[in-house]
Amino acid sequence: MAEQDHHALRAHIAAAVRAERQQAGLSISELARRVGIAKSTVSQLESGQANPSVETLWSIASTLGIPFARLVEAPPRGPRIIRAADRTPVPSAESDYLATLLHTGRSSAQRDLYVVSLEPGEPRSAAPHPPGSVEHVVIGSGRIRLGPEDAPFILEPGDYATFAGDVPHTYEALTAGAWFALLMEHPAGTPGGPR
Amino acid sequence: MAEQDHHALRAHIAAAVRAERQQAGLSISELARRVGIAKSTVSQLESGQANPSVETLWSIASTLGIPFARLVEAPPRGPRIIRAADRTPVPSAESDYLATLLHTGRSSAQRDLYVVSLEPGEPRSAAPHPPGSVEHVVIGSGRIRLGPEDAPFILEPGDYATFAGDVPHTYEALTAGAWFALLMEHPAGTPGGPR
DNA sequence: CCGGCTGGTTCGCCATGCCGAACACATGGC
DNA sequence: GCCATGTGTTCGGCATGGCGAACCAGCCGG
Repeated sequence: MAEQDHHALRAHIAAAVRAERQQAGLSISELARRVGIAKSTVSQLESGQANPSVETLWSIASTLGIPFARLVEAPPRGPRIIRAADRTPVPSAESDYLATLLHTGRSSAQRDLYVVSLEPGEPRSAAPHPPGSVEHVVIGSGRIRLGPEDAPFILEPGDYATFAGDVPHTYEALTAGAWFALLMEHPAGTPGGPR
Repeated sequence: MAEQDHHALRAHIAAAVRAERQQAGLSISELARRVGIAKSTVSQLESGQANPSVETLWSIASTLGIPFARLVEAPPRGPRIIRAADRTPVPSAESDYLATLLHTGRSSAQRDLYVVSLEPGEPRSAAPHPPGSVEHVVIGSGRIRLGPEDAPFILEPGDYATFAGDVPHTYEALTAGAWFALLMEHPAGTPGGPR
């Protein structure tokens, strides 16, 4: 493998560790303490001067609670295509069983699946996610107004919505005890989270 | 990190490199030649005695033309349950807003997101999906018994479960008006659907 | 002022990852 | 038979990853 590829890999690892560490709100010293390694190791790794062993990097990923690949693999370059699927109910052989296809797709994007609980109060404005981020939402309980800040929609249990996560968007519970399942897709290597 | 975790990681890497190398029809000597490393390095790595550097392993993955993660991380395949009461919320700046990460991943797999509604009756047995299929379920309403046919679990609203979809599995509503959100992952190019 | 804690960087030391060489074995051609 | 080429394993040597220590800076309390 070419030396410049190794150079790029080291730089990516350095940037990814730093980003994930800061996303988790940890200092170099605290991360090192939690992982059980020397803080000088973390420091040198984040400087891009290191070719760490797999075990060291695995330990860091585990402590940060993220997939190992997120620290290592470079973000995909070039245009990314997600096919929009028609919302066609899948016929089933029995009437007590009905499946509705909401979304289908295939990409190398990072995917995070959450349950988000919220109570009535001020609308929650979320900062835009990295470019290319998309959110898919299925309401579990309660009435919830959510979506792009300039045009949110009101959803009820069982409703599905998808919208771009890279523009300002909002979540607001209109009833108590509201929650929804959130599938968040964002480019690999970038931080996630509903925020 | 515990030593046994390192031990398991080394064993996994060793087995994965060997399997992928053989799948590609290469000898240790030929793989080493193509990667540009010593064949003794490959040999020792496949013996499970090595803690390779990231660059070495990255070079091997690149030469084999596979995602790096495949050499390092095994996809979780065993059934997993997170009940609504056991979720660990991600701290947010405001107390009316909690998000729980249930699953995260990245692959080139096809992904289908459904809402599945069902009523009490005979348990619905689903045929195994293509090898590598995984199902993620979040219960929206009702009590539902689902999962691998030999060991299904009973879930309630807000509960999350994941299990392999390439073995016989079942869905059964225990109360009326039950539904759940289903995220189904299966290898690209293969048919999907809850069936 | 001091001491204790935090933060991060740099340095020298030691164990180990990766190297090439040696070795044993197998196969095919002459 | 010999020779050339291939296979995989083991070994000793060297460069480097990870270590702890030293250093510097900042903050807080006595």
